[in-house]
Amino acid sequence: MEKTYDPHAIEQTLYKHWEASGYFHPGKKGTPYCIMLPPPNVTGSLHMGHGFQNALMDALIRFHRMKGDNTLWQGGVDHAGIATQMVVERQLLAKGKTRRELGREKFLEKVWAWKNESGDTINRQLRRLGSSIDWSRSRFTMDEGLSQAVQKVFIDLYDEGLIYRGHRLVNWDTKFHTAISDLEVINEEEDGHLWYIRYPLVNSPDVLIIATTRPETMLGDTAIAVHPDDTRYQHLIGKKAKLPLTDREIPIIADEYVDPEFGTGCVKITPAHDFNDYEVGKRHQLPIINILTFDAHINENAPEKYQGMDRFEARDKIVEDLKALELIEKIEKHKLKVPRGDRSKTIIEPWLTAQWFVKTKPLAETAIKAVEDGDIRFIPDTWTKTYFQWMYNIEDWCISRQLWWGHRIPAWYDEQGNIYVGENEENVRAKYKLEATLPLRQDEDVLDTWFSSALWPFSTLGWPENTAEFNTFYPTNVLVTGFDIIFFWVARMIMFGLKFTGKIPFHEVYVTGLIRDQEGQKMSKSKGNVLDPIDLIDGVSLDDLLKKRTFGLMQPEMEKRIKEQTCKQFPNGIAAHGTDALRLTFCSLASTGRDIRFDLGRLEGCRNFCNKLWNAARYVLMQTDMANCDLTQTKAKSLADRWIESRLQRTILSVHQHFNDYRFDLITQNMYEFTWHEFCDWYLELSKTVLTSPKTTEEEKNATKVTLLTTLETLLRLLHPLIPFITESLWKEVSPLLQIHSDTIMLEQYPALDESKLDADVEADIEWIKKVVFGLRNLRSEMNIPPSKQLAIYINQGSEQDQSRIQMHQQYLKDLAKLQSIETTTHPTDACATVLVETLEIAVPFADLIDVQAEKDRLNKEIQKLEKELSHVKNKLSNENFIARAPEAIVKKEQTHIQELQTALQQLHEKLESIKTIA
RNA sequence: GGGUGCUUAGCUCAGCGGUAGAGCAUCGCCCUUACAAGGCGGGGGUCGUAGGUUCAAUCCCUACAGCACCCA
Repeated sequence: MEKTYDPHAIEQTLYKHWEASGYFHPGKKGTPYCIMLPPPNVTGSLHMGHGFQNALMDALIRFHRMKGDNTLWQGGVDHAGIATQMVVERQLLAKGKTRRELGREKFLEKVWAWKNESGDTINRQLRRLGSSIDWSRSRFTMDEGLSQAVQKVFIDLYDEGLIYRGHRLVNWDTKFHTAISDLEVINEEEDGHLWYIRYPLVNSPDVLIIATTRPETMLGDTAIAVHPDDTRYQHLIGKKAKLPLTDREIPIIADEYVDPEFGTGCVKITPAHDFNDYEVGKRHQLPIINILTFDAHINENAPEKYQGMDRFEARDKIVEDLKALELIEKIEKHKLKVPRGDRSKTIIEPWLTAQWFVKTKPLAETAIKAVEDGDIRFIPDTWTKTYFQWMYNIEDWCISRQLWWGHRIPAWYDEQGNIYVGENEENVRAKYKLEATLPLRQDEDVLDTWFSSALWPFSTLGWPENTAEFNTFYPTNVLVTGFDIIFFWVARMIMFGLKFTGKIPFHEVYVTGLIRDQEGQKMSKSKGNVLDPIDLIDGVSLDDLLKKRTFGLMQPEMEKRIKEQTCKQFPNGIAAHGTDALRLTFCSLASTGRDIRFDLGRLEGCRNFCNKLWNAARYVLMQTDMANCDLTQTKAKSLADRWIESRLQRTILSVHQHFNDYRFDLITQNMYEFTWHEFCDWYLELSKTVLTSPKTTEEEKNATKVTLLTTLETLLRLLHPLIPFITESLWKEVSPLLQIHSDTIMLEQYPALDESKLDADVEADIEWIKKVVFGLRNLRSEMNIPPSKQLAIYINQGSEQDQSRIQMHQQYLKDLAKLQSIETTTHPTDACATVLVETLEIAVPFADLIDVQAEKDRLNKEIQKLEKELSHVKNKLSNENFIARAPEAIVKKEQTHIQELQTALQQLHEKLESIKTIA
């Protein structure tokens, strides 16, 4: 074994071997356990969120696989409509071509070619993380089978009246020329202006002043609205105003929607270009005048001089014209929420088009009930509220997209625009009894990507076919996902799952936080604060990191700042930490919070942990490798042996508990604490006493060697779900010594609680030893006694148990506290420095190594501390109410405590007196 | 405007009715043959503010402040 842990040397080969050996396939036996991988975008590359969630999912999967469950981790990739089309269009553009020049079929060929070539990046990266996904079952949302599922769902919902085509205001992406759903619109506050415009009244010299953030839309105004109770405008309701720049007259109406406090309290109403105005328009039967083309230019419904102008060019021109007419009252700076497409980043226009919608209310009802009834549980529970809040106010879902890449909508139209929905043209003709000669054309649009994702938990298992996998693994056990897609995905899977399979898609939804950078900022390409999990694993030079972060920036002006930040944060680049350390870090960060700041210090700590484990294993192997241990002879176990076994059992118990409540941070903490601070810090040290002392028998030595091996072997299995590589690697060395001949740790049994190994008395003994050792080490340090100096100590006072423990455990004390001798005496011959362990006095003679003044100071400090505590406890006990009302056990505890404190103080005072006489 | 969280050591975070813990950082001592990616020891917190409930509040309740996110 290498002296230093080198993740790079072990990880890749182990993974290849696991995969090639088929260890990721479900077993034939056991309780089914299944997790669906949230399918990453086919265009995607691994980011920290993937890394994080994969670490957790793989831990769960490996845990259950080792528990003997029939475990399936279903993987696959999402076709990601807009994102993928964008990528391929950009490539075409680089060659000076557009998709329209190419035509639909040719374009789709290009996309498939790209997918086949580059679409596997993310899967390769997931392998680097050690994810034990069953790759043989990997699915793509555009696969034949999944596409059929999508088609069936669409057709069934349409036939049932739950999908309809409607002419409605939708969010229109003016860059990609497609509708998008509400959820794909990001509203962020931006700087803008508020323009105050005068609208002259008809048959009156007066004007009304309205305030707007989008003056260009005035060309589509069909009313002015005021609040019905607004006294300022009562007399104007029902009158008309002249719409400037046009020859139209528009009514002044009253509607509760108007906020009298905002602007002037008068609002222009543009039903075709604003969602609220659209509703107002419907209430008042206002005409709807669309003034924009599909690419956000002014259309023929506007005055001729503005036609053909881009929306923002038109805005400038209109303001200029209004100024010339003296119709601008004022212009104020104003912060407003600007809707942008989450892919295109362009400003979204509400736009009137014909689209396909899912009627969600009826679907939502059962989906709400499933969570209300507890059939589906959110973890942490707070997310239940978020889910309900959205589900209660759910809007119909716009599912058509004006894209080419995706599942084409299975609907046909005749020349009159009648709609026929079916699997294909032939099927449609038969279904609707249409004549063979009737010309039909298929809908050009495709479905929202999330439509197919909503079917993921069952379509990947072969639904609508009645497959063995579907029957075995559906409903799946837990969905691991971020809170950002509860609406996009989780809710929709629940709705469609219940609708089409009659069952929930999963029993639990474990909602993770979102990984952010150390400042708490979301990681994003444009901010230049992205970390690549692979770089954390392999390391990256500052140069390469800078290149990565500044390559292909949308806003090149950010480059300087990004470079500065990066240089400051990572002056030497990032060292290699290995996959296990990264996974352990992710687990340690997975508490219940919603934001997770990624901390490089934590990563280093976790790598050090791996190194610690590595070296502990080296020690165990050095002690046991050459020697022939007799595995059957374990009767002569030492106190330390029994202690570490007991502690291990407690750790196992707690790890199981925390797997059940998805507290990966606590799992990590427990494992860390046990491995480092119990196994390494104490047990390995204690074992040295047994193994090196001439007083211990061969039987005792043998028992300790066996305990070293079995404890380490169990620990490796316990740790394996979180840090698979290092544990496998070490296990391959350790297990043969225990006569375990198996190819992999991943199919071994997960440690389960063995209560017979719990021993509270043994634990108490070691606790006592630790206290004595701590006391002496502390004294040594404060008195500046060199660590190498052997001490002769005296023991005085103390209980009978103390005395017997000293007799029993002297060798441990001598080795761990570096003692030359321990003598029991009621009267130490020399003046001493003293530590108290309960009432036991441990005295170190001054000789020439202790400064009397230092000892006085030390004792005084201790006395002060105890006195402060004493006064506190006294205070408490002098309160009659406390005695009367607090639980008896608490009162008793305090009473005992006060006695202990008083005894200790008395002893300390005596010591202080006795050394005063010396100096 | 409606909603949901968060505020604990220098930093990142656990905890939770009986006067606080971890990792990292920091300080001191140590190259003790598993490990310097280490060992040993130490310092550091009136648990956002103000009230209330309680024998007892960091923890429960109310208000306020600050921060973050979601929906309109």
